[in-house]
Amino acid sequence: MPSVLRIALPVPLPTLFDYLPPTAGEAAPGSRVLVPFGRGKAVGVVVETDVSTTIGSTRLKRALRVLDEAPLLDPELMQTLAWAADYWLGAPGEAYANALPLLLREDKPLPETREPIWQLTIAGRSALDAGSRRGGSRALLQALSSGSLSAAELDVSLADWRAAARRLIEAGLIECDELAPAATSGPVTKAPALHAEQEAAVDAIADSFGRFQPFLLDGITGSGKTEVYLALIQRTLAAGKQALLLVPEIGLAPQTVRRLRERLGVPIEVLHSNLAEGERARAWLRMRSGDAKVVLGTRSAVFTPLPQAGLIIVDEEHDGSYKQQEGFRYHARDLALVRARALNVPVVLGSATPSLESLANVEAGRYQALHLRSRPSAAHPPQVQIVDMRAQRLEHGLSPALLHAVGETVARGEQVLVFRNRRGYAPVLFCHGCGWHAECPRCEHPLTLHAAWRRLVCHHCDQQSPVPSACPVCGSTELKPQGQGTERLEEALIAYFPQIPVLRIDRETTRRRDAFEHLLDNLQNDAPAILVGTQMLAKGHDLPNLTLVAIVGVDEGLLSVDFRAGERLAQLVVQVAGRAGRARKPGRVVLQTHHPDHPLLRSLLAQGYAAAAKELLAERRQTGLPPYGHQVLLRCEAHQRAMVDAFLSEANAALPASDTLQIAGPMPAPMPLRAGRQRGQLLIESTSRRHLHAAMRPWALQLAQLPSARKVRWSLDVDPIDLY
DNA sequence: AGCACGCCGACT
DNA sequence: GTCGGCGTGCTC
Repeated sequence: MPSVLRIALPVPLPTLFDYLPPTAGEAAPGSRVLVPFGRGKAVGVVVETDVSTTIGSTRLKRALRVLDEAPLLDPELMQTLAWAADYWLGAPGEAYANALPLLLREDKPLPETREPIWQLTIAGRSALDAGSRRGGSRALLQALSSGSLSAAELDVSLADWRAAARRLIEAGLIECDELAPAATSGPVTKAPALHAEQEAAVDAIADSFGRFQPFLLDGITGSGKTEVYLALIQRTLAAGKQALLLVPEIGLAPQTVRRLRERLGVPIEVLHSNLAEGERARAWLRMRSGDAKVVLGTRSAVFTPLPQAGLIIVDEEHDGSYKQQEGFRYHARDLALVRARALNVPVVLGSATPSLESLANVEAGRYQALHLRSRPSAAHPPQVQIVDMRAQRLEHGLSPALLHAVGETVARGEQVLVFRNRRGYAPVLFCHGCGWHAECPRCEHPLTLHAAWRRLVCHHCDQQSPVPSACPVCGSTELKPQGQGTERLEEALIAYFPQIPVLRIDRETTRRRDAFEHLLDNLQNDAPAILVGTQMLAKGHDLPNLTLVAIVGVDEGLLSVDFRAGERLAQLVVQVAGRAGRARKPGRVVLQTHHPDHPLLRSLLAQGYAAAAKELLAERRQTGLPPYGHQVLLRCEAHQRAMVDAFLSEANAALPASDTLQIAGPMPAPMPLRAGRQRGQLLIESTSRRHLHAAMRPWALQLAQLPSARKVRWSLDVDPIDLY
């Protein structure tokens, strides 16, 4: 029996593939190889060598070439990826594909890791002095006037510099050079003194350097979690080790990167989805080589190699964006824990509103909790006032009490944030004549009216249609927008406060990259202003003169069927409320609701997040829901309902009989129709993770074999975070 | 997922 | 007569 390689290939199949080793070069586990696959070629990762294969010698092909002299993925990553594919029931090949930047999944030599830098030529300097260029080119010349800058630095300061760089290189006004990464470090700003709680947290975590220990850093907004991270990263660097800092998608603002660079004085590698592929690959490789010591990134950065690992931090660990919602459905926070264990390093989960999962882990003694309860920067925690909306009929959804508070605040020269979790003008367009409302034909959900675009938009499938001038059923022209979105609130606030600038911040107004930054930059000067916006406003960005937060319409979260809705609502309210009074001025929160007596709101507002979370956890324990029970969700969609039903019932029949598994369904998904597709699901629950996984592994393989599986789109979601 | 093969409609 | 629709099947 010749030695055979087992290789992961980037296809969504539940198998690895066996190949004969290439004629030259050593293919060790973790190395990339080019192999013939189907009619073409593919780049795969060697998972195992010298395996005994069941593939017949006529089908067994020979790998063409080893791409790496030394394995690109180290044993720790290989082990973690194998574990992850198994745990989340993913295709092994997809786990490996997720771990490698796109550029490293191609049959190309590794990119140069030295960072390109741009600088002015002599001609460029005279052009700058002469002021001969305009717009982006001029801005770039100016940015380079005091010295050369790297791509990463330019990304921070200039939005659209690449186009300008191309023009200027062509004109011979700037040139591109390459520099070793260590040379890109800038000036270091001094750290502020830590207060006692921060100090205690840093000491506790630093005491665990060199061994696995999870920490939950539970710190209210404004309590200075970031300073704790910075101090810990500094200590990690001092020990010659590497640090990984994960942030939610929305949290990776240029502001964050700048702050880290300035404070740590070492290059910070940044990994997020908007980054050019070359940059991603370079950052990844620099961490792998140990040239770079700190990486800051979103979900997929959890796969960065850490040969000198010292510390892993997951900021805002409760954030849903850590869970990948398609393809390989891993959870970056959970994977961070697994890696920390394998690497023997402490892992810090930070949040002002910890997930119930993490709180349960503290309760079980698996995580050590550290609390930051004081707000060094603020005199008092914000005062919360509930406005009872029952019996109030308001055209624009803003109560007199709320408007009064807004008026008072801006009159004092301070800023206001009005939070509404709905984009657009109104979530429903309703006919006064007959009760008809505009509905998306592909989703059977109400269409949102966007007044500025004069369109009806489906927020589930993005389909747009013109606004009808008359009701298609009764012909009435009395079509009324019902409910309030951010656009309508903006309009109302402009009408009420014409002399105050009103800034709307949601997906529409922040379409352009960096638009968010630009909008908020205008507010840094502390002039009175009113911000209206969605989720996006819930985190980041210190606005020291923001003293009032008005929360309008979070009632949907109180009524939802999703068992996690309460947790999410509590987190959202606390995160948004935390925007108020971050500097010396006291903050105030006004919450409008039709359910002022709802127990969740009551405990949240009277006793805070910790108490509310405790009650939610007690409920979960009683009902056997996560984190006390474990779930796997089989989702399915197809154009015809019959196909969905057929697949799900076959899948259901294929489940092993077991009294440790509870099955719910097959049933329609909470949204039974979306973008024209019929959707259904089957939920498998168990109090025993072990039993659940033991049953799911063979089942997942069986599902792929079902004839009905080929007529639908299906996926398995382990630990789903929502049931949509 | 890609990619090709394969058998039925509107075009040069 | 062919270009092309996407159903079906395979990838070591």
